[in-house]
Amino acid sequence: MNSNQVRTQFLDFFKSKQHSIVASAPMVIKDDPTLMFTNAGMNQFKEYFLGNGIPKSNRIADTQKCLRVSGKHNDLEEVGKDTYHHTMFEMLGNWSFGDYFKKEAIHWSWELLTKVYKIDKESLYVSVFEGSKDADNLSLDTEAYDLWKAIVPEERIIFGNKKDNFWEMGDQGPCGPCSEIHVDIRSDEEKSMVPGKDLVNNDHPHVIEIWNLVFMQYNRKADGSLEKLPAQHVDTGMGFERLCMVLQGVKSNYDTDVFLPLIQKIEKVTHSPYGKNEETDIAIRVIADHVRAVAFAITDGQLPSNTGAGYVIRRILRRAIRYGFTFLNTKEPFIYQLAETLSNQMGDAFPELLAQKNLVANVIKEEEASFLHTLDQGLELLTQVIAEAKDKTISGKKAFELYDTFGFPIDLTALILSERGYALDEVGFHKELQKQKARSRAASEIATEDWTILKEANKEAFVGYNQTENQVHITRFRKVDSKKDGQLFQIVLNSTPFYPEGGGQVGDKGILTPILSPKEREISPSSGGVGEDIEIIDTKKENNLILHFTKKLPSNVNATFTAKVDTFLRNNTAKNHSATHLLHQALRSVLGTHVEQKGSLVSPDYLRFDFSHFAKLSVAELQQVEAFVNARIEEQLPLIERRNISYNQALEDGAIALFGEKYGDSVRTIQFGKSMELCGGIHVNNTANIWHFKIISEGAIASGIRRMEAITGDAVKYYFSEQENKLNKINQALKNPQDVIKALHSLQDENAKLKKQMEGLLKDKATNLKGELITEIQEVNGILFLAKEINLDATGAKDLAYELGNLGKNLFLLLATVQDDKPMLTCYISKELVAQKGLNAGQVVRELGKYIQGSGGGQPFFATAGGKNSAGIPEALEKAIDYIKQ
RNA sequence: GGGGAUGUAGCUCAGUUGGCUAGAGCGCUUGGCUGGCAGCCAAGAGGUCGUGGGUUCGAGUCCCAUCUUCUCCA
Repeated sequence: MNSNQVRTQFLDFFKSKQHSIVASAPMVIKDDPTLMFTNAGMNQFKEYFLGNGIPKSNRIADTQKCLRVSGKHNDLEEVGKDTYHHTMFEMLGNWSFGDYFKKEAIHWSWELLTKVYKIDKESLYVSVFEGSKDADNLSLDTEAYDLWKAIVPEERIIFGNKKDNFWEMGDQGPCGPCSEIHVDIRSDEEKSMVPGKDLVNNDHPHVIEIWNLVFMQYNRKADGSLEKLPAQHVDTGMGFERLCMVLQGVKSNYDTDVFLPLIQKIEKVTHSPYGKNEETDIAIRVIADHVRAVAFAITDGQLPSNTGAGYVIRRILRRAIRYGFTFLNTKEPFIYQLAETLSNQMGDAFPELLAQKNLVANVIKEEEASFLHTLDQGLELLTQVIAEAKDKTISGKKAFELYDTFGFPIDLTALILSERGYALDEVGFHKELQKQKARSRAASEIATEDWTILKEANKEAFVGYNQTENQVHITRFRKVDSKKDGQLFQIVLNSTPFYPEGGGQVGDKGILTPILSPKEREISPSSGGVGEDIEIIDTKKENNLILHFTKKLPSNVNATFTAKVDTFLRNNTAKNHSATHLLHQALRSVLGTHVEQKGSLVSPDYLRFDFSHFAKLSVAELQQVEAFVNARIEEQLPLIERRNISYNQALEDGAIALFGEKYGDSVRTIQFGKSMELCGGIHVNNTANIWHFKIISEGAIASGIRRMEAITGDAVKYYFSEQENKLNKINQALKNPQDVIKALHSLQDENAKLKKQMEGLLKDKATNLKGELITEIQEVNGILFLAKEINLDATGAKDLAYELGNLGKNLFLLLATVQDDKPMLTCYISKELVAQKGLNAGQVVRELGKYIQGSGGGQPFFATAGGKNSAGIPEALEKAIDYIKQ
């Protein structure tokens, strides 16, 4: 059974049990500050378990793309070394939200594994939670045990402790016991030697957990206690790659058809056979695994970068490049060629791979090239370090510098050092790394306090599409302390007109004004019935809650408030957002439909739009794009907004959905003429409100990705008036010529001409002066001597001194100049004289400098000194001869 | 967000404790030589030393700010 069939059968099975099948959520998470990537199947349903949202169906099944790069068993550095750990993997899952519970979950899992997938019952083991004697004092999960006992012989039921069989989402929230299904795929011979039961949960590569059924029946409260949930949920997860391994009768995930095509392609491209040598095999597994993670991340809109989630992706890709470089001897980009293999293989299940095949390849290729360059530079630096080493050990500090500053991987450093007979101080290296980590942590520490819950509200209603002002009350708040922003409060309201940051659009700002009670009004009659305004400085979404950020709390948090959005900012933002849609349409119309939105920022000041395209836009194209958008503005297209239409209906109607965005089943579409997009943002009622659209910049941000910045509305007026101002000033400066450009050119020409003339004149002057000075040179004790004040600047004096210095080998020259009332002495002594007589120009200017109240220095044959008192020049010149008199 | 590095000729880079009039290789222009595989020789053009302040007699070099790019950590 091939992997595509395995996946389909899973989904079909649960469809037949009345589950609705949903698409995988994006692997890259955008609106949860606590999580960068989806790391478990339940992530996209978190809000349902927390009670912040209601699922469209209480039975759901899906396959979820997940990414894990850290954690107990999933350190990135371990992936590839064994045959069963991965960065990116698929998690098959079925879910019940307050619907069915243990009985169905257990029966169905058994039915699917043994009847549909036909796994030998004899090789399966199941575990149940044994209870705990700690503060929670939980008893054995008898319900699960009895259910299993009816279908599985007792000797294959295992009791698991809290660590293995009690699942918690975090410190707080829904949790409960779980039942795991393990499978033993060892040979009969091995089985006869050690019973499988003894190997369950013991990290044996062939006795493995394949399915975890979590029964959420408790809520962990902030004080650590457990309470029973009113509604009970089921959350299951089955590792897809492992399942394929079991069903395909192989002993390694990498031997399944999930990975084989990639491995074969790597073998072909790098001429390295798989299965012949352990080091090569590890490298091939690393590359096969990592390219999947990177490709899926890119299709979700996450490009490799040097911060945040993008940095994680970069690290994964670079690890793959490094393994290829070291163990497969690849010195040129090659991983990008796997993008095609991967999209052929998984494109049916994940259409985003097919659609963005070229982009994925381009981005990977670019990253490979740049990292290979980094490696090259690092190699050179390392060679230098080795050459300078005093003994056979390279300090951890030095190695860390290579790693930290130049990005040269530490394991490569260690490898090369050992090859050349040097040792690496690894302890020192890790010390430095720890220091760096501590520094970063200290700089970004955030202390989040518990929520203070004032009123239990079902769900916070967003009313901002219809109004910008609303009467509200606070349902909960908490304090957040960070080094960066200081102390802030997050406030949740029962209903809010404030748009939370999302879909590229920044969060609303505004104020919260308490409405005073009659009693409070009595105390403070001058208030006019309103209390002190609280400024809302930002609005963000977290787990479907809308958080309003303030610097302080209202004095009475239980009051009723008027929540008022800053409409000036909001209106400008709306213009930019609508213009973003028109720009998207324009780009697809002018450049082609390969243009995909790759990122977007919509703020009150400007809009930024990243999109996939392979080349720099020509001036003509930019003008076309601008003209297209402005034509739509002139057409005065009214906003056609549809709320709560089904996702599929929206797509059928022709709405553009974005890869890497998470959409519910019920979506909102925004249409202006022929531009229709799925969007939750704020828009103008008519394109005419945008007034005008102007592109400010266009450039590349990654291979195949370009960024455009533009402005609308009043910002365009300011822009043009500023340009006009500049032009006016230029005109004025040029005395209002008829043709500025012509005037400017002639000015430039003239300037060049004058410069040349000037150079000539200066040369003449210097020659004249030189000639003049030559005649004044005296011979004293066989030394050519001159001390004179001249009318030149510092560089002129220097030039002249060198010129004269070229005349002979026994010159002693002291020149005095005055610039801006500041006297300066320049002394030149031929090198031969310096050597013969032990003269030193530096000493000369320092000593003579005192006459002009100055100081100075230089080299023995040439030195300068500056001072304050130009009246002292004659005396200084007079004394100069003393140096050569003896 | 924090740390480190980086920016010098069209390109790749040197430039010492601040002090020869800022250099090299490649490329470019011109002239000459030559039976090639990076032809050779000679001459030449090309630089706001990222930007803005400061210290100093003197700053590519030191200090402060700022921007670019790279890199590590979060």
